[in-house]
Amino acid sequence: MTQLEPAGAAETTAAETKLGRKRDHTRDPEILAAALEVLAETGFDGMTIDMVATRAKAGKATLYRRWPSKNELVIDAVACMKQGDLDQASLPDTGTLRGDFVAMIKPRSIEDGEKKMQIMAGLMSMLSATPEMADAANNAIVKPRAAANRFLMQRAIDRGEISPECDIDTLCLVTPSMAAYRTLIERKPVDRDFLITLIDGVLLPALGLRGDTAPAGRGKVAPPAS
Amino acid sequence: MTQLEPAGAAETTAAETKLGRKRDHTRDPEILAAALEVLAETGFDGMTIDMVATRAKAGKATLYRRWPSKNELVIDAVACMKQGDLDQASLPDTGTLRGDFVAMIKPRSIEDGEKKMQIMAGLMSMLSATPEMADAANNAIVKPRAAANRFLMQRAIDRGEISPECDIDTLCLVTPSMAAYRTLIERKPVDRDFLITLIDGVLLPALGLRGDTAPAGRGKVAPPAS
DNA sequence: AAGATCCGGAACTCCACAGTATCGTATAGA
DNA sequence: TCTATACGATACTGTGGAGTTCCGGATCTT
Repeated sequence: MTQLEPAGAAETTAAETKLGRKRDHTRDPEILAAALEVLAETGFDGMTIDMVATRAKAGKATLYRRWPSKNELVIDAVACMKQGDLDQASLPDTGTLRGDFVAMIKPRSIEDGEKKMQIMAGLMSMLSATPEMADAANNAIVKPRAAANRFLMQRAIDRGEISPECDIDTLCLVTPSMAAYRTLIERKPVDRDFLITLIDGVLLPALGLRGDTAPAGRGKVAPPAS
Repeated sequence: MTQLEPAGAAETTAAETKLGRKRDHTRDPEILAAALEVLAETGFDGMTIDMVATRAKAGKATLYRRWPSKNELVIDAVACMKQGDLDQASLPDTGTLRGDFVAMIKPRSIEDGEKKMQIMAGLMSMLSATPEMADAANNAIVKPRAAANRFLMQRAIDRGEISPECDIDTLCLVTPSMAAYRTLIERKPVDRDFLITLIDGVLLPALGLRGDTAPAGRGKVAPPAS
């Protein structure tokens, strides 16, 4: 991508020899965060470099000293996006799969997801034209959540709660996909009720847990719905 | 939306009295079709009125005589989008739910779906800013397919194949949502294998049909995976 | 201290596109 | 035939944003 000066008689690396004030790299994260905010609010095409610079209290020239173009700035911003608390270590472990899924529903997590979806919507228009952007978005937004779901389900397989025949690679994408549709196209909130509906109406039944013909008790959430 | 001349002393409707060459309304569908093509290829922001006019072999002024702005042209194009063959009358009826789902996988249908997804991607950037566009896209692209799925599942309930407790209102959105994710973000093809995986790995298990612990035979598609 | 480079800020160039106006031509009604 | 309008084509205007350049001031190295 960036081949560095193959020139002949440079003393060291020519990058070592630089004089003057050093670039303040502590500002990079602030600028990238500002870019993500504007991106979520206006979308990629509505977003201007001036907006980002103003929001970050920086000069437009400063941004262009660090990123060669708007495209690269946005790709970097998405790629450097910090995950929520989706590390395996911080995932819940309640003993049952349903308990784990429900424990993942936290206001913090919902809010985080909504913002990520706004960012995804803003990026959507350029995903077709810029595959590297599609990869960055997928890696930063969807994959971590899918991996968390897969981890919980694999653990349920390991302890014998669900069958190892289950297609968890497909099922771990159900929640992210349907939450995206609900946010981006239906424009309805991805709230606790919706997520519980997904867990009890799709995920657990597909894994062979409850949901099947519901013997008697109040095991179901939704009423017969006229 | 369009209030017509409340003027006082018009002979008839004043729209009747018009002289000269009449507008050729047979061209409207061609222009809207051209708009959809360009939209799918370049996205809303990359699309220019000139592109649409050129593609439709029409003058730019002609487009502006019929639609007041680019926004309204696109909204109209999406709203007037013709459905594929998703009428209840033309849906398959094989006697089993799996048979019906599989019978809906046709090259024609897949191709149609891919194009609609491209259109959806192109619209995504303006969905937040223009709710009426979000509704138009939802009604034209996703809802018909969800309705077809719901119809097939309701029929399976009626004939006793699956339990009436199943949350078919949620489940009918699984395929459209996950196909959208696969096309738009993962950029993988929504082919027959993928759709079969959804049917056998998510939908049917969630409805209480097969998929559960697979007694013995080679009922599963994927091997145990290392 | 001196020179080099960074900073935020603002003015600037350049270009693409939405929307308008004008042209010669084609087609409708009177 | 005459007039009014729609047509495709092309030229034009206005605006907005990407990317560049310049400035005075700050910060680093030597």
